[in-house]
Amino acid sequence: MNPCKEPSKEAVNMAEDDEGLLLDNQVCFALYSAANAIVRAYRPLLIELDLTYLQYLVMMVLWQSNGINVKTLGEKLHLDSGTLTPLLKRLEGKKLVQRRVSQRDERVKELFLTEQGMAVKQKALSIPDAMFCKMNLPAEELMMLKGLCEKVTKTLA
Amino acid sequence: MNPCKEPSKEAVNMAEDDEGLLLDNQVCFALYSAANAIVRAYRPLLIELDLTYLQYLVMMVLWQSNGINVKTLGEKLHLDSGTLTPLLKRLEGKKLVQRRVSQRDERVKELFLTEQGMAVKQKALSIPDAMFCKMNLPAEELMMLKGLCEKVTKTLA
DNA sequence: AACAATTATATTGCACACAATAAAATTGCA
DNA sequence: TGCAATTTTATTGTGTGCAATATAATTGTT
Repeated sequence: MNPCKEPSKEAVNMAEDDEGLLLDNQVCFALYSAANAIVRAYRPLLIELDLTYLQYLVMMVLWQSNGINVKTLGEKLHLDSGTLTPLLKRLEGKKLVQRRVSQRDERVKELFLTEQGMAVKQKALSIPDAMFCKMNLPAEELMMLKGLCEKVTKTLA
Repeated sequence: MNPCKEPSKEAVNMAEDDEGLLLDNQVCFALYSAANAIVRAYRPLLIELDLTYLQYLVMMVLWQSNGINVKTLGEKLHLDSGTLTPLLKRLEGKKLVQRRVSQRDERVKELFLTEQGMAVKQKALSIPDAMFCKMNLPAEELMMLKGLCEKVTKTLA
């Protein structure tokens, strides 16, 4: 990471006396709070699929790349096995996913969609639109938001 | 909420066939992932204060508005008592906060900083700068990110 | 005044997020 | 070849986030 320059007085997280400790000046809190709001907003949309938001994300990854292993899944989602293993167990319990020991390395678990898991994709096709409606932001702003969030994630990785 | 118009083909969350189900097209995932990254990034900074990120947020609110009740705290943080009550109990256990029954309404708990809770603020003064350094984004982008996140939270509320 | 409706907080149960640790498997090195 | 080092996933423990529910207190209505 680049050496960190003296923050300018106009920076939103600056510490001028204790202004940096005001909740309303916290970009991090805004982001954190928005993320919670998003997970909440997905909930009613995902009831029909019987998936939580994170399960939905996992399914999306598998629809795109069936057969990947837990490590790769974790890398794509920036999550570790403490989170993924129980979740995958639950998806397996729902008969949407199968975890198989890899033939070339017995430590590795490969994740495969079941027929049922593949079929759920049809029901999921309407979710992105529905969520787009809920957010009610212009596409340009959404793309900007996406880009900035990706920067944050990459920088803090 | 406004009636939702037909999403344009350029929308990032559009469902053109199954493009809407690609992880990389998900602004919501970008936001969710960035929020996780932020909480992770705060962790080492908050060790010295012996606070988690959410506890730090609560303390910030109380440093700003000592004596508020649980409902108001929840409104400011967009969190409910399921989350706050155990957390406040832990802060009380750490002798940073006291929960007192309100005189005018016995259902209401008012939250007061202890001397120790007030003193922690000094140690916290360096956190915003440190986090700003970590994020390594120009202030303009941070402010834009903050504004967009606030829009999301407000819209989805 | 009596009681229904609402409110504030707490509790219960479940899913997630992650640090620390464990166990087994694989890789790297002498 | 043997063993140390590393890797992959799972487990353990703790804290968070929220829906559903509970309990007590307060407000609203008749």
